[in-house]
Amino acid sequence: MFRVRFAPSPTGFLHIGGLRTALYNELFALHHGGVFVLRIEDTDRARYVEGAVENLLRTLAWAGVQPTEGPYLDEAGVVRERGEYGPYVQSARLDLYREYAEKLLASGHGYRCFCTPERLEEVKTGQAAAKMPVMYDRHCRSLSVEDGDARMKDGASWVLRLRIPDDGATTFVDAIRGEVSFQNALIDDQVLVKSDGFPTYHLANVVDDHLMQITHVIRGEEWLPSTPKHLLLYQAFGWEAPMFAHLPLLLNADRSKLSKRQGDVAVEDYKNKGYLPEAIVNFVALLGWNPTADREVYTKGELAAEFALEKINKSGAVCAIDKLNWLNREYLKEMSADELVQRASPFYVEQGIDAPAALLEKAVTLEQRRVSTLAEFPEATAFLFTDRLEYDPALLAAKKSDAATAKSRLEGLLAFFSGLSDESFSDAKSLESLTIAQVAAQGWTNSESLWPLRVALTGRAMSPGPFEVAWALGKEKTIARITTAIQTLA
RNA sequence: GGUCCCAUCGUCUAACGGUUAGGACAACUCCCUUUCACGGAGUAAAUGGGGGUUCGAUUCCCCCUGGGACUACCA
Repeated sequence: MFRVRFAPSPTGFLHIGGLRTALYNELFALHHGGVFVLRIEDTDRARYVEGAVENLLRTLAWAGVQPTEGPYLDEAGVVRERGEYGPYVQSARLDLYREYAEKLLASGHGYRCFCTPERLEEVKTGQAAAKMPVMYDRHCRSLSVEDGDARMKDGASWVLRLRIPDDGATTFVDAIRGEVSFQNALIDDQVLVKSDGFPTYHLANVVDDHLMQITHVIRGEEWLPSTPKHLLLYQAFGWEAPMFAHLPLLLNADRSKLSKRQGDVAVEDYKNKGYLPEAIVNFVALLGWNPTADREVYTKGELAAEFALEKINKSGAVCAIDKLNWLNREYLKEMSADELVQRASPFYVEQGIDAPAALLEKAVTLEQRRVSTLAEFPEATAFLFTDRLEYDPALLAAKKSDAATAKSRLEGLLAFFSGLSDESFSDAKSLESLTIAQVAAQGWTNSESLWPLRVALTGRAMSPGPFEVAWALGKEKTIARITTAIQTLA
């Protein structure tokens, strides 16, 4: 049974790269019928952010990424846990890390270091100046446990470091990159327990992955350089190490690691901008991997069916919004009007538009193929929800026409529409053919009549067509707007 | 500086060592058309450089160059 995990630290929001990592873990578990564990890595008290765990869980749930084990939000929004390997929040596992740290100290794989930050700083600057590798000089390595005990009794502050072998190399096979090797002499004696008694990522991570029986560690490439330290830790404990798969990084347009500075990185930002979770999942899934040669739109089930670590790219992928916009449109196009209303409603409410569902349904139908995101709906359809349109008289006349013609055509159309039944407005297509026939019969041109009509109904230079809008407005409002437009031209 | 990773159109990517190097987004052109879109049809656009191996390298090996990550008592 394969077991994988996503182990974010709750620092405030879910990063788009984090979402992809979570998704790949989920896809892997889904593909192999394995277990997908969520674990919260909150061993750094300094970075603790109130509510971050709830926010993380909420965002994951919104994106449709569902861990099978670990913390989750119940219906009341309270954090609960499921699974046999808990607790799944590292701050609740401190005793465990202490226990394993002691084992390391006892076995000699770990040693106490009493070096002060000032001394460490000095060593570092000295090495940098001499163009030497910058790393801990292993000053406290030779200190006996007894000496250490004595200094502890004096109240000296200390950390636990990992004793890295002096020679040899640590080599492993990465599922994505193949064989990777590091000279032990160049690996730093990693701090495992901080002076505040909290474990660092490295210790907690290895202990938890082992205890939770993780078989595959699928994580970002930024962890590749610390993997030998983790491997050495597994060895020190006498444990079997999991398989590692280091995912290519998500990049800014300038190919640096994706950062907040250069655009949106929080999944929540995308949500607020009106992107659909299906589109985002589809989008990030294809950043670094493609199941086939000529297809772009996939459901999660289809992604899971095709998922294979070996097919993941090695190089970083620029996270470019253009394709997301397109994907989002693709999903929007396929959506029913009903569903669209449901999804877009929050964005209307946010803009202070509180309209009956029937009208909202017409509104989203008008713009379904014109907007890229849900957030664009309210602005794009605002003309439907106002009682009084402001007209720019100059806009009412079509390009090669003039105000007098516009006025006369509008008057003609007003008379024509007044003679139509209410039902005539219930179908845009037939209203169109009726009107076009009338325009032709009168010897008018389409542009000199339909442009003013459309502007009269929307007040805009760019908008959906006049008949769709008339359909959405209904006969009464259509007539009212044309009347107002004519007055504007008078 | 050191260690490690990476390298196909602008971007995301496809290509058992044998393809006119394919697709998608974006761009551009044309068609449709009452505006904007949608839709349709096209155009342009890539294997970083140099050595090998091979009958044949995008593909395998080496070097260079370039980019990136890491180099915390953060994860």
